[in-house]
Amino acid sequence: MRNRVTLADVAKAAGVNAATVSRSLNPATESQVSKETARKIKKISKDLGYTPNTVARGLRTRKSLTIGVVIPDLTNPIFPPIVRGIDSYLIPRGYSAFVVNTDGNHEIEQTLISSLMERQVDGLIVATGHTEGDLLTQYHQRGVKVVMVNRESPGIPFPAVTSDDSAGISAIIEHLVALGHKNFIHLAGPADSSTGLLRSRTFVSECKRLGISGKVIKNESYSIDEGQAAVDKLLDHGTRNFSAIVAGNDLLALGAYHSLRTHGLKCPEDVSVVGFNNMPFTADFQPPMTTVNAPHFDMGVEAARLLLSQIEGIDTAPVKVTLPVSLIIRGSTARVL
Amino acid sequence: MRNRVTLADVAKAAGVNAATVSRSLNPATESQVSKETARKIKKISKDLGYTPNTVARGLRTRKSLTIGVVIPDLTNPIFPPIVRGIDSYLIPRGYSAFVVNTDGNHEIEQTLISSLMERQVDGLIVATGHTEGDLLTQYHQRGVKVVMVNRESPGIPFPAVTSDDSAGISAIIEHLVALGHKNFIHLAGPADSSTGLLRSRTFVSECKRLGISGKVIKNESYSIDEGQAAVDKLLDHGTRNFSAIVAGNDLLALGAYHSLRTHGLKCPEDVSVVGFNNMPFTADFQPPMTTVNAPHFDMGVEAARLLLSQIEGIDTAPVKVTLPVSLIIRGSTARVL
DNA sequence: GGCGGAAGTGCAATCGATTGCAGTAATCCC
DNA sequence: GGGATTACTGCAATCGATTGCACTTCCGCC
Repeated sequence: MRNRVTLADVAKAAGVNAATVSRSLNPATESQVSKETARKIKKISKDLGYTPNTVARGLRTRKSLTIGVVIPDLTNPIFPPIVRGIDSYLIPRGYSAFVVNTDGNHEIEQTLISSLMERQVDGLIVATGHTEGDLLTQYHQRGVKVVMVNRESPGIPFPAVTSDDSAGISAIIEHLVALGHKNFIHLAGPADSSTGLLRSRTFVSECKRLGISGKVIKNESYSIDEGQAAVDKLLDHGTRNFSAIVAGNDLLALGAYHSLRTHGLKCPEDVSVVGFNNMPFTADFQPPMTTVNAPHFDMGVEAARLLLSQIEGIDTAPVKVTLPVSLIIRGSTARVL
Repeated sequence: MRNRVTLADVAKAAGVNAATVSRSLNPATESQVSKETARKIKKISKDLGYTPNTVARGLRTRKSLTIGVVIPDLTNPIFPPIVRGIDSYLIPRGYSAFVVNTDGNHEIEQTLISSLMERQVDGLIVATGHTEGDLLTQYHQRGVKVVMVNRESPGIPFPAVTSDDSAGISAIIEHLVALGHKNFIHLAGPADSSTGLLRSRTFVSECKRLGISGKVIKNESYSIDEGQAAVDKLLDHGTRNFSAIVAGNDLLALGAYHSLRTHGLKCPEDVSVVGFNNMPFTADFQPPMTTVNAPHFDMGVEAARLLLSQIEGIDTAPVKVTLPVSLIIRGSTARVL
């Protein structure tokens, strides 16, 4: 009942073979058909309201013009801009994306990736952490194209698009040191994510380089609750020998806000807090959050661009693209008293 | 090269016909095959790592197990929860979703819907406004299943899932009146969206019923900038005869925050502000925003449920489902001085 | 012992488009 | 005017799975 008009219908109406219709409607093969016939077929197909069946085409051409996007959780505000960036590159080129959420669960991730493969996606953009020996590597060995975004996969030959996290952390510390801070806490993101690892490593090396005190607190996930719990624990134990908190991302920083508030500490007067990502609404928090802007939309665009160039076989080297970040100074950092 | 193992491969390995393999692997037809054969085929197909080709299956069965989700903009924080709600119902049932963003542009919407139809989606969940005479109605007449979510489509026979906006507005006004407020401004959402319309109508009728003064200001879109501009205009003209702003949604309310701040007015001391939706982070704004919680995740679930029951022909009546809301009182509303 | 029915399996068509190969007709060139 | 191109177009196979129909076997039963 749906989509009743097929190539064969157009062919019959035009008194030609379906092959001719197919060739007329495809710009790449249109030259094989006489101008006159092509013109007539196009008119008839428009009159009949013909629309190609992408599924049937995909079966024959072995290209679905579909890609899979694997993210941890769409409700984390950094992902919508990434997804929209991906879309903005893909859609004008005829591709569509399936977006799936893993909630950080490895098993769910494997299941969803399998289901994407069954749907014959032409490639995958993956924003979740990556551990060894999983399906992704297997699929990649079988020729599936994969690009990582926002996360990196050490030692694995996927292209990856990340923000310049090192530069971001350096800029934060420089800013804080300029304000007179000397004792730092770092709320590190999960150690199995490349961002968490890289940011905390840079934090440590920068502290060492500048000869200042920096303590790292590990967190299981990038969430408000984790950030709050971590700072709660610190303060509940009476630890107060720090004047600045460098959070692994904005959500952890927001958790720090909450904890400071419930402990009667003021930000930035008592403690400065810095986030990472400049996710939406950080400027509307109390206080407005000083953070590092990561170009999420552009990262999505770039990831899509890399994936398509892989798919089209133009570029098969595992390129690493790093996009620049910038420090956004707002109200959560102040000169130390 | 990809997905090399097909039904035929399994059939050959098992020494049977592909049809038998197909029947063995499909629970619905498994009974047509002898227990012994089915067991053997399942083992072999597992050993070979057979995975069905969903595209080929969809071509034959005319069911893609795919649906389209049409939203205005994924970066509006109310949509990710809706999408996740949809997913949570769909995925366990073998469906996947294509999510597309229209940015409120009618032409883009038409193009994207066509492209979804070419991809043979089994149905559509639509969260954008709906004007008459468009593709959606045509497709629906041709048998495409459509469900609206968060928006309603007056006079059009689609099922729809919305939150109880009337009750929400009533609760807001009741709350404000109890605090002594008598002069209201309503920042109405776009008139071509059902939510904008319904909320502003309820606002007007409630004001009339209670005999209080309520002025409606129209906005083109649900955005921070619109809200800010609207209140700017008011204040720049010296209009101050109001003590409370009832915003059409949280973004408009946030815009009001900005405007009040730049005009040196304090919220809630000088003006109370109420949002709508209880989107993420509203509790972290300055001041924490009083708003109405709409169950977006559940709306997504419900929409998906309705769509599948339509697709499976269980329920074809254009049901309207309204989910309850609740007033969340925070710091942006206070007793009038 | 033959007939009816059930159980199990295979054959082949089908979904809708693409494409290699072949065939026909028109054109060119000497 | 005839052989060789060239330009179109059609035929039929193909992608991978599903399914109506037909066929074979094997029982059961009178």
